[in-house]
Amino acid sequence: MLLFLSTYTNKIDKKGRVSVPAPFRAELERGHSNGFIVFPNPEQPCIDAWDRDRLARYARDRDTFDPDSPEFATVTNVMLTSKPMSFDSEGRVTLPPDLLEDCNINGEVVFAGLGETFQIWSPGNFADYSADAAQRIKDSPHRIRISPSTPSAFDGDQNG
Amino acid sequence: MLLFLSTYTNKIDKKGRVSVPAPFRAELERGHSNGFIVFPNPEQPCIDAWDRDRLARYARDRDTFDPDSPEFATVTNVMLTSKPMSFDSEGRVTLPPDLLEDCNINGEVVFAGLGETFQIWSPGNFADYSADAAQRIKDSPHRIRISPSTPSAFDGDQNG
DNA sequence: TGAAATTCCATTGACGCCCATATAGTCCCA
DNA sequence: TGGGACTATATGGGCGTCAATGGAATTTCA
Repeated sequence: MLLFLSTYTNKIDKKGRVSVPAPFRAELERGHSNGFIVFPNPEQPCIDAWDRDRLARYARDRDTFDPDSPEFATVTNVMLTSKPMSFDSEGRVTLPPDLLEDCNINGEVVFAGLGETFQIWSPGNFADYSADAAQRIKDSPHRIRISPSTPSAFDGDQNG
Repeated sequence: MLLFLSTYTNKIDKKGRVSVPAPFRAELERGHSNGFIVFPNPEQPCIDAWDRDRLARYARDRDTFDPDSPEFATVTNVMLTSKPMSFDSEGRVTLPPDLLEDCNINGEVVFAGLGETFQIWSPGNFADYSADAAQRIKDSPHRIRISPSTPSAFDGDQNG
Protein backbone atom coordinates (compact mmCIF):
# COMPACT_ATOMS: atom_id res chain seq x y z
CA MET A 1 0.00 0.00 0.00
CA LEU A 2 0.96 3.63 -0.44
CA LEU A 3 2.41 5.57 2.47
CA PHE A 4 2.43 9.37 2.57
CA LEU A 5 4.56 10.72 5.39
CA SER A 6 5.75 14.05 6.78
CA THR A 7 4.61 17.56 5.92
CA TYR A 8 5.92 19.89 3.23
CA THR A 9 5.21 23.55 2.53
CA ASN A 10 5.41 24.67 -1.11
CA LYS A 11 4.59 27.82 -3.03
CA ILE A 12 1.78 28.38 -5.55
CA ASP A 13 3.01 30.36 -8.56
CA LYS A 14 1.16 33.00 -10.57
CA LYS A 15 -0.35 30.36 -12.82
CA GLY A 16 -1.72 28.45 -9.85
CA ARG A 17 0.80 25.62 -10.04
CA VAL A 18 2.38 23.96 -7.04
CA SER A 19 5.04 21.28 -6.83
CA VAL A 20 3.88 18.08 -5.20
CA PRO A 21 6.58 16.90 -2.78
CA ALA A 22 8.89 14.47 -4.57
CA PRO A 23 8.39 11.71 -1.95
CA PHE A 24 4.62 11.88 -2.49
CA ARG A 25 5.11 11.71 -6.24
CA ALA A 26 7.38 8.71 -5.85
CA GLU A 27 4.76 6.99 -3.72
CA LEU A 28 2.04 7.61 -6.32
CA GLU A 29 4.27 6.26 -9.06
CA ARG A 30 4.75 3.13 -6.98
CA GLY A 31 0.97 2.72 -7.37
CA HIS A 32 1.34 3.16 -11.14
CA SER A 33 -0.40 6.51 -11.04
CA ASN A 34 0.77 9.79 -12.48
CA GLY A 35 -1.63 11.85 -10.44
CA PHE A 36 -4.12 11.82 -7.61
CA ILE A 37 -7.63 12.97 -6.79
CA VAL A 38 -8.69 15.86 -4.58
CA PHE A 39 -12.00 16.71 -2.94
CA PRO A 40 -13.08 19.03 -0.13
CA ASN A 41 -12.89 17.42 3.27
CA PRO A 42 -16.47 17.30 4.60
CA GLU A 43 -15.44 18.18 8.15
CA GLN A 44 -12.34 20.34 8.08
CA PRO A 45 -11.18 23.33 6.02
CA CYS A 46 -8.73 21.33 3.94
CA ILE A 47 -8.46 19.30 0.75
CA ASP A 48 -8.33 15.51 0.88
CA ALA A 49 -6.05 13.76 -1.59
CA TRP A 50 -6.48 10.11 -2.46
CA ASP A 51 -4.90 7.85 -5.01
CA ARG A 52 -7.16 6.61 -7.77
CA ASP A 53 -7.36 3.02 -6.53
CA ARG A 54 -8.69 4.14 -3.17
CA LEU A 55 -11.35 6.33 -4.76
CA ALA A 56 -12.34 3.52 -7.12
CA ARG A 57 -12.87 1.23 -4.13
CA TYR A 58 -15.02 3.89 -2.50
CA ALA A 59 -16.98 4.38 -5.73
CA ARG A 60 -17.79 0.67 -5.85
CA ASP A 61 -19.21 0.91 -2.34
CA ARG A 62 -21.82 3.37 -3.62
CA ASP A 63 -23.87 0.57 -5.17
CA THR A 64 -24.07 -1.18 -1.80
CA PHE A 65 -25.51 1.75 0.19
CA ASP A 66 -29.18 2.44 0.71
CA PRO A 67 -29.99 5.46 -1.50
CA ASP A 68 -31.63 7.16 1.48
CA SER A 69 -28.68 6.67 3.81
CA PRO A 70 -26.23 9.40 4.79
CA GLU A 71 -23.45 7.10 3.62
CA PHE A 72 -24.89 7.19 0.12
CA ALA A 73 -25.18 10.97 0.25
CA THR A 74 -21.58 11.27 1.37
CA VAL A 75 -20.08 9.01 -1.27
CA THR A 76 -22.20 10.76 -3.88
CA ASN A 77 -20.96 14.12 -2.72
CA VAL A 78 -17.36 12.96 -2.82
CA MET A 79 -17.74 11.77 -6.42
CA LEU A 80 -19.44 14.99 -7.48
CA THR A 81 -16.85 17.25 -5.89
CA SER A 82 -13.64 15.35 -6.55
CA LYS A 83 -11.28 16.40 -9.29
CA PRO A 84 -8.43 14.41 -10.78
CA MET A 85 -5.03 16.09 -10.65
CA SER A 86 -2.27 15.14 -13.04
CA PHE A 87 1.37 16.14 -12.87
CA ASP A 88 3.01 18.32 -15.45
CA SER A 89 6.47 17.30 -16.59
CA GLU A 90 7.96 19.02 -13.51
CA GLY A 91 5.72 17.26 -11.01
CA ARG A 92 3.37 20.16 -10.44
CA VAL A 93 -0.44 20.31 -10.33
CA THR A 94 -2.95 23.13 -10.59
CA LEU A 95 -5.34 22.88 -7.68
CA PRO A 96 -8.97 23.93 -8.34
CA PRO A 97 -9.46 27.62 -7.40
CA ASP A 98 -12.78 26.98 -5.65
CA LEU A 99 -11.20 24.41 -3.35
CA LEU A 100 -8.34 26.79 -2.58
CA GLU A 101 -10.77 29.54 -1.66
CA ASP A 102 -12.81 27.32 0.62
CA CYS A 103 -9.64 26.38 2.49
CA ASN A 104 -8.16 29.88 2.76
CA ILE A 105 -5.20 28.80 0.66
CA ASN A 106 -3.31 31.66 -0.92
CA GLY A 107 0.28 31.57 -2.08
CA GLU A 108 1.46 28.68 0.05
CA VAL A 109 0.17 25.18 0.77
CA VAL A 110 1.01 22.50 3.29
CA PHE A 111 1.09 18.90 2.10
CA ALA A 112 0.32 16.77 5.14
CA GLY A 113 1.00 13.04 4.89
CA LEU A 114 -1.51 10.92 6.80
CA GLY A 115 -0.37 7.46 5.82
CA GLU A 116 -2.65 6.07 3.13
CA THR A 117 -3.79 9.54 2.08
CA PHE A 118 -2.63 13.11 2.41
CA GLN A 119 -4.25 16.48 2.88
CA ILE A 120 -3.63 19.98 1.58
CA TRP A 121 -3.95 22.92 3.99
CA SER A 122 -3.29 26.60 4.22
CA PRO A 123 -0.32 27.11 6.58
CA GLY A 124 -2.56 28.98 9.03
CA ASN A 125 -5.34 26.41 9.21
CA PHE A 126 -2.80 23.63 9.43
CA ALA A 127 -1.05 25.27 12.38
CA ASP A 128 -4.36 25.48 14.23
CA TYR A 129 -5.23 21.92 13.38
CA SER A 130 -1.94 20.40 14.46
CA ALA A 131 -1.77 22.51 17.62
CA ASP A 132 -5.24 21.27 18.50
CA ALA A 133 -4.20 17.68 17.89
CA ALA A 134 -1.09 18.13 20.03
CA GLN A 135 -3.18 19.55 22.85
CA ARG A 136 -5.57 16.63 22.77
CA ILE A 137 -2.67 14.21 23.05
CA LYS A 138 -1.35 16.11 26.06
CA ASP A 139 -4.78 16.01 27.67
CA SER A 140 -5.08 12.27 27.35
CA PRO A 141 -1.72 10.62 26.75
CA HIS A 142 -1.65 6.97 25.79
CA ARG A 143 0.69 4.38 24.39
CA ILE A 144 0.98 3.75 20.72
CA ARG A 145 -1.00 0.61 19.88
CA ILE A 146 -0.80 -1.17 16.58
CA SER A 147 -2.78 -4.12 15.29
CA PRO A 148 -0.99 -7.43 14.81
CA SER A 149 0.74 -7.79 11.50
CA THR A 150 -0.77 -10.14 8.96
CA PRO A 151 1.67 -12.87 8.00
CA SER A 152 3.28 -11.59 4.84
CA ALA A 153 6.80 -11.63 3.54
CA PHE A 154 8.10 -12.85 6.89
CA ASP A 155 6.69 -15.70 8.88
CA GLY A 156 6.38 -16.20 12.60
CA ASP A 157 7.60 -12.74 13.53
CA GLN A 158 4.43 -11.37 15.03
CA ASN A 159 4.97 -10.81 18.78
CA GLY A 160 1.70 -10.28 20.54
CA MET B 1 -13.05 -0.02 -13.68
CA LEU B 2 -14.16 3.32 -15.08
CA LEU B 3 -14.27 6.34 -12.82
CA PHE B 4 -16.32 9.42 -13.63
CA LEU B 5 -15.54 12.28 -11.27
CA SER B 6 -16.41 15.92 -10.77
CA THR B 7 -19.11 18.00 -12.42
CA TYR B 8 -18.92 19.97 -15.66
CA THR B 9 -21.37 22.43 -17.16
CA ASN B 10 -21.42 22.64 -20.96
CA LYS B 11 -23.56 24.39 -23.53
CA ILE B 12 -26.00 22.86 -25.98
CA ASP B 13 -25.76 24.55 -29.37
CA LYS B 14 -28.58 25.34 -31.78
CA LYS B 15 -28.25 21.93 -33.36
CA GLY B 16 -28.63 20.12 -30.04
CA ARG B 17 -24.99 19.13 -29.73
CA VAL B 18 -23.07 19.19 -26.47
CA SER B 19 -19.43 18.42 -25.73
CA VAL B 20 -18.92 15.52 -23.37
CA PRO B 21 -16.21 16.53 -20.85
CA ALA B 22 -12.84 15.35 -22.10
CA PRO B 23 -12.05 13.44 -18.87
CA PHE B 24 -15.29 11.44 -19.28
CA ARG B 25 -14.43 10.69 -22.88
CA ALA B 26 -10.97 9.57 -21.81
CA GLU B 27 -12.51 7.19 -19.25
CA LEU B 28 -14.85 5.71 -21.85
CA GLU B 29 -11.95 5.19 -24.22
CA ARG B 30 -10.09 3.45 -21.42
CA GLY B 31 -13.02 1.02 -21.52
CA HIS B 32 -12.57 0.69 -25.30
CA SER B 33 -15.84 2.45 -25.92
CA ASN B 34 -16.48 5.35 -28.25
CA GLY B 35 -19.77 6.26 -26.68
CA PHE B 36 -22.15 5.59 -23.82
CA ILE B 37 -25.79 4.81 -23.14
CA VAL B 38 -28.44 7.11 -21.69
CA PHE B 39 -31.83 6.43 -20.16
CA PRO B 40 -34.21 8.44 -17.97
CA ASN B 41 -33.55 8.05 -14.28
CA PRO B 42 -36.67 6.38 -12.80
CA GLU B 43 -36.57 8.44 -9.61
CA GLN B 44 -35.06 11.80 -10.38
CA PRO B 45 -35.44 14.39 -13.15
CA CYS B 46 -32.14 13.56 -14.79
CA ILE B 47 -30.56 11.33 -17.39
CA ASP B 48 -28.47 8.34 -16.35
CA ALA B 49 -25.40 7.57 -18.42
CA TRP B 50 -23.72 4.17 -18.28
CA ASP B 51 -20.95 2.56 -20.21
CA ARG B 52 -21.90 -0.36 -22.37
CA ASP B 53 -20.30 -3.01 -20.15
CA ARG B 54 -22.30 -1.95 -17.12
CA LEU B 55 -25.55 -2.04 -19.05
CA ALA B 56 -24.65 -5.47 -20.39
CA ARG B 57 -24.15 -6.72 -16.83
CA TYR B 58 -27.53 -5.30 -15.85
CA ALA B 59 -29.14 -6.91 -18.89
CA ARG B 60 -27.81 -10.28 -17.78
CA ASP B 61 -29.43 -9.74 -14.38
CA ARG B 62 -32.83 -9.57 -16.06
CA ASP B 63 -32.84 -13.34 -16.44
CA THR B 64 -32.40 -13.79 -12.71
CA PHE B 65 -35.37 -11.67 -11.60
CA ASP B 66 -38.85 -12.97 -10.98
CA PRO B 67 -40.96 -11.69 -13.90
CA ASP B 68 -43.52 -10.38 -11.40
CA SER B 69 -40.97 -8.46 -9.33
CA PRO B 70 -40.45 -4.69 -9.46
CA GLU B 71 -36.77 -5.38 -10.22
CA PHE B 72 -37.80 -7.14 -13.41
CA ALA B 73 -40.06 -4.29 -14.40
CA THR B 74 -37.31 -1.79 -13.76
CA VAL B 75 -34.60 -3.55 -15.73
CA THR B 76 -37.07 -4.09 -18.54
CA ASN B 77 -37.95 -0.43 -18.59
CA VAL B 78 -34.29 0.58 -18.62
CA MET B 79 -33.66 -1.63 -21.63
CA LEU B 80 -36.70 -0.24 -23.44
CA THR B 81 -35.81 3.40 -22.83
CA SER B 82 -32.04 3.29 -23.30
CA LYS B 83 -30.40 5.03 -26.22
CA PRO B 84 -26.79 4.72 -27.29
CA MET B 85 -24.87 7.94 -27.78
CA SER B 86 -21.83 8.14 -30.02
CA PHE B 87 -19.32 10.93 -30.30
CA ASP B 88 -18.82 13.05 -33.36
CA SER B 89 -15.27 13.88 -34.38
CA GLU B 90 -15.18 16.73 -31.80
CA GLY B 91 -16.38 14.60 -28.92
CA ARG B 92 -19.96 15.87 -28.94
CA VAL B 93 -23.24 13.99 -28.72
CA THR B 94 -26.84 14.91 -29.51
CA LEU B 95 -29.00 14.01 -26.55
CA PRO B 96 -32.54 12.77 -27.28
CA PRO B 97 -34.96 15.75 -27.24
CA ASP B 98 -37.61 13.88 -25.25
CA LEU B 99 -35.15 13.14 -22.45
CA LEU B 100 -34.04 16.77 -22.40
CA GLU B 101 -37.63 17.94 -22.08
CA ASP B 102 -38.40 15.55 -19.25
CA CYS B 103 -35.40 16.90 -17.35
CA ASN B 104 -36.01 20.61 -17.98
CA ILE B 105 -32.74 20.82 -19.87
CA ASN B 106 -32.47 23.82 -22.10
CA GLY B 107 -29.28 25.41 -23.36
CA GLU B 108 -26.96 24.12 -20.65
CA VAL B 109 -26.33 20.72 -19.10
CA VAL B 110 -24.46 19.52 -16.05
CA PHE B 111 -22.40 16.34 -16.37
CA ALA B 112 -22.26 14.89 -12.87
CA GLY B 113 -19.68 12.16 -12.20
CA LEU B 114 -20.88 9.54 -9.72
CA GLY B 115 -17.99 7.10 -9.85
CA GLU B 116 -18.89 4.17 -12.07
CA THR B 117 -21.57 6.17 -13.89
CA PHE B 118 -22.53 9.75 -14.52
CA GLN B 119 -25.73 11.73 -14.82
CA ILE B 120 -26.91 14.62 -16.96
CA TRP B 121 -28.94 17.39 -15.31
CA SER B 122 -30.30 20.82 -15.95
CA PRO B 123 -28.28 23.31 -13.87
CA GLY B 124 -31.34 24.21 -11.82
CA ASN B 125 -32.39 20.67 -10.95
CA PHE B 126 -28.81 19.74 -10.20
CA ALA B 127 -28.43 22.63 -7.77
CA ASP B 128 -31.51 21.44 -5.90
CA TYR B 129 -30.31 17.87 -5.88
CA SER B 130 -26.81 18.57 -4.61
CA ALA B 131 -28.08 21.04 -2.02
CA ASP B 132 -30.40 18.33 -0.77
CA ALA B 133 -27.54 15.83 -0.56
CA ALA B 134 -25.40 18.36 1.30
CA GLN B 135 -28.22 18.95 3.75
CA ARG B 136 -28.62 15.25 4.43
CA ILE B 137 -24.91 14.99 5.18
CA LYS B 138 -25.15 17.91 7.59
CA ASP B 139 -28.14 16.36 9.33
CA SER B 140 -26.33 13.12 10.04
CA PRO B 141 -22.60 13.64 9.74
CA HIS B 142 -20.31 10.66 9.76
CA ARG B 143 -16.76 9.85 8.77
CA ILE B 144 -15.94 8.46 5.39
CA ARG B 145 -15.54 4.72 5.68
CA ILE B 146 -14.18 2.67 2.88
CA SER B 147 -14.27 -1.06 2.47
CA PRO B 148 -11.00 -2.94 2.90
CA SER B 149 -8.92 -3.12 -0.21
CA THR B 150 -8.92 -6.38 -2.05
CA PRO B 151 -5.46 -7.92 -1.86
CA SER B 152 -3.79 -6.83 -5.06
CA ALA B 153 -0.30 -5.65 -5.82
CA PHE B 154 -0.12 -4.27 -2.31
CA ASP B 155 -1.02 -5.69 1.04
CA GLY B 156 -4.51 -5.04 2.34
CA ASP B 157 -5.32 -2.85 5.30
CA GLN B 158 -7.67 -4.34 7.85
CA ASN B 159 -9.79 -1.62 9.43
CA GLY B 160 -12.65 -3.03 11.42
C1' DT C 1 -36.28 19.79 -52.89
C1' DG C 2 -36.44 20.99 -48.15
C1' DA C 3 -35.38 19.54 -43.38
C1' DA C 4 -32.44 17.16 -40.51
C1' DA C 5 -28.22 15.19 -39.58
C1' DT C 6 -23.36 14.43 -40.29
C1' DT C 7 -18.72 15.98 -41.53
C1' DC C 8 -15.49 19.50 -41.78
C1' DC C 9 -13.30 23.93 -40.62
C1' DA C 10 -12.52 28.33 -37.53
C1' DT C 11 -11.97 30.78 -33.11
C1' DT C 12 -10.74 31.47 -28.42
C1' DG C 13 -9.01 30.56 -24.10
C1' DA C 14 -7.02 27.37 -20.89
C1' DC C 15 -3.77 24.02 -19.94
C1' DG C 16 0.35 21.21 -20.61
C1' DC C 17 5.04 20.96 -22.38
C1' DC C 18 9.46 22.76 -22.83
C1' DC C 19 13.31 25.49 -21.39
C1' DA C 20 15.76 28.24 -17.86
C1' DT C 21 17.36 29.27 -13.07
C1' DA C 22 18.34 28.88 -8.26
C1' DT C 23 19.20 26.41 -4.25
C1' DA C 24 20.22 22.62 -1.60
C1' DG C 25 21.87 18.23 -1.01
C1' DT C 26 25.01 14.33 -2.44
C1' DC C 27 28.90 12.19 -4.18
C1' DC C 28 33.65 11.98 -5.40
C1' DC C 29 38.34 12.81 -4.94
C1' DA C 30 42.52 14.77 -3.52
C1' DT D 1 38.05 16.17 5.75
C1' DG D 2 37.29 19.96 2.90
C1' DG D 3 36.28 21.59 -1.62
C1' DG D 4 34.29 21.17 -5.94
C1' DA D 5 31.45 18.97 -9.36
C1' DC D 6 27.19 16.92 -10.10
C1' DT D 7 22.19 15.99 -9.34
C1' DA D 8 17.59 16.70 -7.97
C1' DT D 9 14.03 19.63 -6.45
C1' DA D 10 11.43 23.71 -6.43
C1' DT D 11 10.22 27.61 -9.02
C1' DG D 12 9.42 30.98 -13.06
C1' DG D 13 8.06 32.07 -17.79
C1' DG D 14 7.19 31.45 -23.06
C1' DC D 15 4.74 28.91 -26.30
C1' DG D 16 2.24 25.25 -28.66
C1' DT D 17 -1.65 22.18 -28.36
C1' DC D 18 -6.12 20.78 -27.11
C1' DA D 19 -10.87 21.42 -25.48
C1' DA D 20 -15.13 23.79 -25.96
C1' DT D 21 -17.91 26.19 -29.00
C1' DG D 22 -19.81 28.12 -33.27
C1' DG D 23 -20.81 27.91 -37.96
C1' DA D 24 -20.30 26.41 -42.96
C1' DA D 25 -20.45 22.79 -46.18
C1' DT D 26 -22.05 18.40 -47.43
C1' DT D 27 -24.87 14.37 -47.21
C1' DT D 28 -29.13 11.70 -46.24
C1' DC D 29 -33.77 10.78 -46.26
C1' DA D 30 -38.58 11.71 -46.79
